[in-house]
Amino acid sequence: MARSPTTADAFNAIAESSRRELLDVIGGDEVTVSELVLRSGLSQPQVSKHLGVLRAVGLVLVREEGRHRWYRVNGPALKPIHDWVLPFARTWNARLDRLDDLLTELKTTEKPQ
Amino acid sequence: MARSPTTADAFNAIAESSRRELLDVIGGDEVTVSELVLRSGLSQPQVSKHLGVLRAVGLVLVREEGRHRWYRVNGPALKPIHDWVLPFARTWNARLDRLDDLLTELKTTEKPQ
DNA sequence: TTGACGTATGCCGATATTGGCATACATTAG
DNA sequence: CTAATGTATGCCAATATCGGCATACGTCAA
Repeated sequence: MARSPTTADAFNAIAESSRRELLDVIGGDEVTVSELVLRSGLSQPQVSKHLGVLRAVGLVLVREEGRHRWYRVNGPALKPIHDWVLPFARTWNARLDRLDDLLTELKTTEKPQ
Repeated sequence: MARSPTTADAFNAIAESSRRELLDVIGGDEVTVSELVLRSGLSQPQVSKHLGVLRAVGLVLVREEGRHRWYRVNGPALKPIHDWVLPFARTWNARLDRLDDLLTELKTTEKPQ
């Protein structure tokens, strides 16, 4: 047997720092591959391959426009990771213990738009 | 070049689901290896090897007692992961946008022990 | 049509992993 | 002392990765 494929899930996909970096660079924007090559310093094939992995696990979404590909981060795909870490986060950040209460409270307090 | 070693950092270490499971099983307790073997269903050598990886990245701490090894989770070692995901979490959970304000507010409100 | 541009793929070598089984090591029981 | 218990390691085979370089493909410009 071997290690799980990087395309197995979000956990494996983000194990590679280059891919986390790409997600960081994309951020909340919609970016083109060549733009990512410039901003990341990685080679073009490298960027395309990493994007392929991120695409495979749904961490990025693409919009095709002519010969360009506009990539953007698909946040919710990271939810499993956030959900998995949260319980442990409570152990080092006591204030997170109150998070649930706070969110509930906030939900009640805030005005719907 | 090859994939980063699993012992490179917490991100790589938790990419393997068996290791996440072990961390979940340990939870907030202090558990013995044989205890983990029973609760996880993994073979003893497998558990020991995975624990070795988790130890290498500081995700677990051990206390030696005779021929027993008591393992416990070292929460803070997961902080880099939590920190990395948080910004993205805000994109799918709008309420997290207010988290900082809330924490600050709570900090002011709560009484020191 | 021909060529330039933007992306994705293919092939390669080097490397590290995972589970299984056997086994070594240290500690405690008889 | 000898055996049993609790853990860690070693070796193996199968697999998948990552970067580099070349190259294929589709689209738009002259």
